[in-house]
Amino acid sequence: MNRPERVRPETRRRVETAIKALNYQPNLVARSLRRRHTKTLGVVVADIDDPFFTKIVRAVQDTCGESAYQVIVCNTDEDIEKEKAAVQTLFGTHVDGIILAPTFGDHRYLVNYVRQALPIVTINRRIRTPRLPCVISDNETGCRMGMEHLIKLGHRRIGIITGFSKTSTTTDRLRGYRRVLSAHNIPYDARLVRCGHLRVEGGYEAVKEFLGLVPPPTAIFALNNAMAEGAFVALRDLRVRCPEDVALIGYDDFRAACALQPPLTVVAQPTRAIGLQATQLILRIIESGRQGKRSLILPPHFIHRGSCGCAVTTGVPTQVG
Amino acid sequence: MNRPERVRPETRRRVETAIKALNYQPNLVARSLRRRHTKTLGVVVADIDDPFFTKIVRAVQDTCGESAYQVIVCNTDEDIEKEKAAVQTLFGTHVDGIILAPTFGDHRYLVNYVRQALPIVTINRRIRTPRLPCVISDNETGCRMGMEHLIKLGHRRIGIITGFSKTSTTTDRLRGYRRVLSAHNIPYDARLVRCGHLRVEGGYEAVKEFLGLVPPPTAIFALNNAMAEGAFVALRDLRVRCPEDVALIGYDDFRAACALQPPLTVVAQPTRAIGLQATQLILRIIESGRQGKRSLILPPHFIHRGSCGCAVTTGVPTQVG
DNA sequence: TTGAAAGCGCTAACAC
DNA sequence: GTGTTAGCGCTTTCAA
Repeated sequence: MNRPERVRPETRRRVETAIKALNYQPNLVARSLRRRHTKTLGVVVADIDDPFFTKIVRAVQDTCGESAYQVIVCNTDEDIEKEKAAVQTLFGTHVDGIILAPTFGDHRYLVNYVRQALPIVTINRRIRTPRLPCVISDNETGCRMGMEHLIKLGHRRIGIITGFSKTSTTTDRLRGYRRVLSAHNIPYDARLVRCGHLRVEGGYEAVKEFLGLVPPPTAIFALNNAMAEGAFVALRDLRVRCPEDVALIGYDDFRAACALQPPLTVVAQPTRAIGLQATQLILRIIESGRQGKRSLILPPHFIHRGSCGCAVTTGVPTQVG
Repeated sequence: MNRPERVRPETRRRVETAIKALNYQPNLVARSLRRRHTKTLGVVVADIDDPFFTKIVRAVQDTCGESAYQVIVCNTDEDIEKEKAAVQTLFGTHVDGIILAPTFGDHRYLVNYVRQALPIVTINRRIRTPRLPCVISDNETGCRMGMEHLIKLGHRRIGIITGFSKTSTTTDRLRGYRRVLSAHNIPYDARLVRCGHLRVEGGYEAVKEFLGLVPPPTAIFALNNAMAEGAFVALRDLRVRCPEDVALIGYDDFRAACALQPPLTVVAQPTRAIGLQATQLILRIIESGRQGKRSLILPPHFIHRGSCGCAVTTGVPTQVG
């Protein structure tokens, strides 16, 4: 039945009618037990309610669909213990592989799994130990794009609102920030760097602090969508005009970015491509049986809108996935 | 091992150390085969990239976590064929039950599954055949809340942008719309009802059409978050002041609603409660072995913000789940 | 080309 | 209280 070519056409036809007649559906659980794979993938992200991750998950699902894989999604809420639990449960139920967006924290617990040759691909952030294939976007370049743009518009005091300081995303972007600064002979001022914990409230508070400085920054770069939103609202509440008094750029695009006034300029990560490539990569690892080595670094896009102060786009919102 | 109370303490301890020593992990696939259940749930929604569904899925996942169930999410993109395929695959891989947000279309194919006593609970929309337990919010009341509010503010020409016309959500809300109208002796004008297909672009186009009418409506009610966003942008592009010239209310809350200017007034569905209740309901059905009968209708919340024209809230964004 | 048999890892039932 | 066994439904191997 699983190799129809090796069977006499007539027998084959008989079997097929029998299948129809009995409304036979193979028991996939039994098949999994026997074949020792489940055709399902685990995806572990911080929060499926974050549009950044949601778009990646959607891309993973779409790509899996083509290969008849299922996907199970788990949330970590940036808690390494929840991450451990999720990975454990997932491999416990024998997913064939995991796409993991690592929380900040110590990932050495993963060596157990890689030793057992269980396929894991990371996305969004790199981790040091163990060394795993990963699919991310070029965060240093992304940050440089935003910074260069602001500097070109004349800004020299630029506040930056970061995520958790020990993650590769933050360090890569911060490196971009500092390099652009020094390339333009602008001194680094630690007071212009604030951690917003990737949350709306964090962005809001950071802006309040920035505007208490003398002199305050004339531009702000918020390193994820939630913090950009918080920053945006803070400017409004503080009655600081954007972009006239303070320009604002966000990292990661989101649907409502175009509906804000001014529309939010952002550096967008290629979420669809990340999901797609990560899936293809892990599927290749699973199906070849060999641990992958190669990682992928995808380019970010700069999306000009109004909040940086150089152009105002209107019309039906568009979004880069 | 699965019934530790029936075993001598000493033996038990020996077993436990052996488990540790061998790093034994039970094979859940074999267990599923034997116990004839998989401890996983399927969730079928239109699009996991829609914040409305994402919040529900998140609530389902959280509730499942407490009961050690896993969840597999599938997207239908409002395509009944994709829905059929998803349900088929899901039950094919032996999920123990499915939480289904039905697309619009004919759901009679589901009778096969209910006949096999496979547990299904619907959310968001009711379907006629087969009759299934369902968890929704009170859409007629929700729509009435928005309408009454607008009418109290003096509006008498109110445009409404609907989703797909044959769904229970749309018909329930439209019933609310008409009833409020007639309660206030306002004639029904079919030109003030437009389908926006639940999409940003649909909301945008509907507003453009509304504003071509003479006289145009003085208020608009967009029946989901995406269309509300499109409507909002259209007003801006058309240089119609909101709320002074045209008031706007949306259905379903979303994070950026507070960041818009004016902040968007919405009728919010209790997405967390929907996910939670649907999960508890299906878990009860699965674990009792009896088909559930009861459905749940949860109350919506009205969230006053600026776009209706009566109050402007600012501060750190808040959101009702 | 077809049919028969063994076994994946677990658990439920039953004998000890 | 403990040990043994059969069998969940499939696939793979080997014999006919």
